[in-house]
Order: sequence, then C-alpha cells, then structure tokens
Amino acid sequence: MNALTDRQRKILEFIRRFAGEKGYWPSIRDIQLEFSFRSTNAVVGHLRALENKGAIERIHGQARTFRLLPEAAENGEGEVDWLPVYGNIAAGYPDLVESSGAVHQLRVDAQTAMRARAQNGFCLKVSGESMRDAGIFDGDHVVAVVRTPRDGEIVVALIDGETTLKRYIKKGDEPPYLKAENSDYPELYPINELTVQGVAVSVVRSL
Amino acid sequence: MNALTDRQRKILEFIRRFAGEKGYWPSIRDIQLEFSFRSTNAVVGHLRALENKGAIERIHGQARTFRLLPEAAENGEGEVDWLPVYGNIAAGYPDLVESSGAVHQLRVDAQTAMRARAQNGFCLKVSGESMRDAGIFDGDHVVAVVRTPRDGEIVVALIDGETTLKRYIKKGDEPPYLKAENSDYPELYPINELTVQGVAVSVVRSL
DNA sequence: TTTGACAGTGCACAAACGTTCAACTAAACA
DNA sequence: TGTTTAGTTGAACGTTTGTGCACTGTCAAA
Repeated sequence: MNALTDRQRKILEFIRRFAGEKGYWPSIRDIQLEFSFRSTNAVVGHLRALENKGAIERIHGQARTFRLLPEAAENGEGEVDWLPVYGNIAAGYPDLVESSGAVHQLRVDAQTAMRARAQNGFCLKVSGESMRDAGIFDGDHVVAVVRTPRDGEIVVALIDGETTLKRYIKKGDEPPYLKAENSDYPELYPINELTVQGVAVSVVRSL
Repeated sequence: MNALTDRQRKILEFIRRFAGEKGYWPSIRDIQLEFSFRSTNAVVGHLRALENKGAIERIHGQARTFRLLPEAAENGEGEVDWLPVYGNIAAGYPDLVESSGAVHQLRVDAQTAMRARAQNGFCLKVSGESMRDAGIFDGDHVVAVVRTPRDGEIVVALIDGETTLKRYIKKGDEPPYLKAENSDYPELYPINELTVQGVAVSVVRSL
C-alpha cells in the first residue's frame, strides 16, 4: 500500500525540495519541467499514485495546494531544512534575503528556519566557550534577531573578528556592558567598543 | 516607507495565518472571501501596497506564490505563526496535518510553518533531565524526524506517557536498547517495551 | 500470449487565478 | 475648496493550471 516506486519517490522528493527552497508548492508544470516530461499528464499520473498511496494530499482543482502526509517522510534521509550560516559579519548585518557571505549551511528544523526568516534573523556558528555556563558550547549554532537588546538578553557580539555570545547588562542609567558566562573567564566588555549584531533567540545544536 | 496601514496589516496577518493552518498560500480569492470583498481588486490593491512596502513578494502571474519578507515580522509584536508542539504522542506518530493532540503552539512564521510541513519533522517539548549530560535540558524543544534510528543517535521515546530523549544503542547483533545520559540516573531501557517516535536531529532552546 | 501495473505522449478544455481599466467613497489636509 | 491617499466596487480579459481522454511503450507475472 505504501511502497512507492523509484520514480514516485523522486517526484515526492522534488516536491519537498521545491517547497523547501522556494517557500511555495510547485505547480504540475513545474514538476513537468524538472523531469523534462513532454506531457503534464506524466506528472498527473504520479501525483495520483502518490495520493492513492497516502503520501500526499491535494485540493482538487486548486493550484499549488499540496500536503505531505507523515508517512511520506519515512523514505529518504533526514529531510530537514538548511539555513545559511554566517561566520564573520564585520561590516553591517547579514542580509538574509540574498544569502551572500554564507559560510556554510546548517541543518535545522523547519521551525527554526522559519522563525529566522520571519523575524529578520540570521544564524551563526558560535566560537569560544564564553557562554558555557549558560549551556551554549563552542560549535553550537545560534539564531539571532536584529533588534536592540534588553537587559539580561544574550547578544551576538563581534570581538576581534570573532562572533561570540555575551549577556547584555543594562541597569538603570548606567552604561551597558557585556558579560561572559564562564567561571574561568569572568570577562567584562564595555559596550561601545564592539558591535552588537543581534539578540540571540535560540540555540541550535545539531545532533 | 514601511508603515503598514491597519487594513494592510490585517491582510498580511491573514495570509500568514492561512498558510500556517492550511500549509499552502491563499489565492487572491481566498483573501477576498475572508474579508467579504465584492471585488478581487480590493485584494490586489492591498497586495500591491504590501509589495511596495517590502512586506511580501510574489511571482507575477503565478498562483499562490507568496514570500514573506523579513521586515514583515518586525512590525507589531510577534507577528508570527504557530506550529503545533506535541506533548504526549501515545498512539502513533504525530499527525502534522490535523493538529490533534497539540499541547501548545510554538511561535513561528508562516514561511517556516510551510517548510515544517514540507519536511516531515515534528517538534516536541522535552520533559525530564535524562539527557542533561548531553546538553539537553527540561523544557528544550527538539526537532525530530520520523525514520528508523541508527546506533548512537538520540531518539524521541515515549515512556510512561512522557516524551523523553534517550540514546539509541545497537551493537552488532545484540538487541538494541536505550540509554539515558544523566549521571544521576543511569537508566537503561529495553527497546521493545516502549515506542520510539523519531530521531532527534536538533535541539532548540529558546532564550 | 495475454494481462496488468507502470511510465509517458499529445491534445484539448474548463476552471482557477492573477491582472487591468474605469469609476466611486470617505477621510485627511491645506 | 480642491487635492491627495486609502479603500472599495464592477466587469472583463488572459494566463496559469489542473484535469480528462485516447493512445503508445515496456516489462514482468499469469
């Protein structure tokens, strides 16, 4: 009942990839183009098969209205999303729309990816152990959002060309400063010497 | 330049909500219906305004091809969508399509929600400290993928109605078992007593 | 040889859908 | 008072897009 043929699996995978990259579902002709079919009907046949086998759902007669059903995920490797990761963001803020300067891609769940895209966020690989005591380790990835920080939030700071995390402290009228969270290095940074790139909203550690 | 009017914001919010719930973008007539416009042109006007203000992007002439641009999330409080988070998944696998059993909702943008549906991942809130030594704490969110686990991977397991994480161990021909990573509780679970729901691919901790 | 599942071609049609033109209302403003 | 801007209506047009029908080819099982 659920055994997809090779061809069907490839089509399903394309649909998934297309939606992941573009952010909307492919039309039948989009699929036709990808596989160089000379007829849209080749696609229709496969889609019908996928529907019968419970891999997808569609709204009859309406354009680009797919739904992937859970079983559909069983084949294939961990089909998750990729988010661009930035290494050094020296000048300004990373531009998420055009992914220039991306160092490599990080596998994240769709949820985090979307969250990042929704809030003008970006993703960074953490260097250093300065936030070890807060459960953030070297090599972890951090999703950050561009906005002004509030007291106690963890911010993405650029120090000596390396992106590290620090806690942002601002008490009353005193000038704000940055604080590391590692008992080995009780560092303190005055805030105007460096650039705060964004506010960390979540930590992602790939397993 | 970026100040949306009340009406425009409501339209934008509807688009986001529609995509989040249905899993695909609304057509112009879907929007028309929601707001009881007597003409599709009312929608077109607003969409054009949203495009000009940089809130959305569309592919000209193609159906249901939206893209939410980063700035769109900046206005208002969290103008984002909600992704179902599953607490207890007793019977089978969580069904992403009908969000039955969702314990609460996690804030995500519509774009991401769509992506979540495209891949077959699901999101869970972690209960318990059994993986503390692996850097996964109570309350963290885990993104998991439905597939068969491999040795050494961290899996989502259902034990006593609670979703916890365990490391999946399978050496050679020996029967597989699950192992907690917390020095306080060196637990060991035979694998056939419980249900493995999926393989964890990443940990997300909201800050 | 026949049957049937699977894959694909070619064509045409109708519904879904985005788009445009022209005109109207109401509030804000100078 | 006239002008601008946001919001809306109405009807029509043309493209995108899903769908149906008829037909061809392959390959393996009966």
